[in-house]
Amino acid sequence: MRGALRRDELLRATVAVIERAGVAGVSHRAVAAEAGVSVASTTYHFATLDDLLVAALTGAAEDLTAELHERVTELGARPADELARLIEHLLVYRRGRTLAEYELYLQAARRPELREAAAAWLQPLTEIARTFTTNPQKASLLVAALDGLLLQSLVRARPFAQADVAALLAHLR
Amino acid sequence: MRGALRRDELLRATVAVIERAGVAGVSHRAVAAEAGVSVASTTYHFATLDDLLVAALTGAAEDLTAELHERVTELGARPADELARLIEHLLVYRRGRTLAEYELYLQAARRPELREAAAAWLQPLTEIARTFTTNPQKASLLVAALDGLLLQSLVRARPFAQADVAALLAHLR
DNA sequence: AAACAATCAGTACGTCTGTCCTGGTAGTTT
DNA sequence: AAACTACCAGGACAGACGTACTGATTGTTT
Repeated sequence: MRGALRRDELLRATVAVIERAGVAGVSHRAVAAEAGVSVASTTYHFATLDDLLVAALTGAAEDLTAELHERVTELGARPADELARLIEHLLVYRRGRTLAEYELYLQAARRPELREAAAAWLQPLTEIARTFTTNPQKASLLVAALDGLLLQSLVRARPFAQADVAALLAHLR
Repeated sequence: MRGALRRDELLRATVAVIERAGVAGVSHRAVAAEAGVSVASTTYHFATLDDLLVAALTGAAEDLTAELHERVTELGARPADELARLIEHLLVYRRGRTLAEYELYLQAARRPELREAAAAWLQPLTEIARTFTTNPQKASLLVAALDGLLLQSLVRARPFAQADVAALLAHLR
């Protein structure tokens, strides 16, 4: 069972490769080089590339869920401002990671086996939205808007101003 | 100049390949096979794969802009319902195409030369939002929400119910 | 300590890839 | 009609790819 560490390291390396080169850049060799191991080690733990991508997606979804869940509890008296700060965090200090997550997320549109993991992605967002507004329709709208704001910011490579985001979100209380 | 037709056909074939196999499935050979021409014909018009992808993205953005612009004028007395109908159209009758557009859109996050074309993508959406509400902040929020709703629907492979979407959007008037 | 299974380094094979090169063909220009 | 140019078919090349195979190594079990 000593291989579990190696396995986790390979998943970490996979996400690192995606951050740098996108999902298209993922290959057994690229991941092995990133992790500093041999190709055989990657094919041993993940026989096919598909296995590797699926494991990377589900792992990343779990990580994000855990991280966001932690931040939910910190949402206090000024949730719009704090949400805006969270968005900026995801777009600036974790831009590569966030972009990788969106690429993996979009993969789920083509791979039914990823759909469950992708759905899990929205759960912490929904949780955040629920603390923001009690109206369930507004909460759904907020989740969609957060998704769209993140996506647009990634593409324009320039995050919106924090204050503007906060003002925007305030419309959905 | 007779090659212009062939060039357009190659771009159409490229989008068709993306619909079927994603951006990752695009290769000179796959596009040539889809268009029923030789590989040399694709490399003649688009020397590198990058050229092909960039041209496909900008072309798709122009197509969508033209199409959505047409639909803007049709938005009448019940814009929420009609927006919901438009969303369903993009997700059901044009699902493959919409998915391809999102894949290309996300490419822009990594390729600065695509950023302009990607930005053009949002323009018709913004236009639609402006006819929906006069408040510019709500309009921005609506564009983001539309983006998020489309993305989420693509991933869950099941569009939201039209009536629910209409009810959601009504909150942003 | 001996047998075992998990783990991985090294290597190999067939396939697909991007891109280039050599011609040939068919419209255009002079 | 002759020269020219745009276009594209066919094939070639080196490289990267997924994946399978062969042994070594190393921790675990008996």
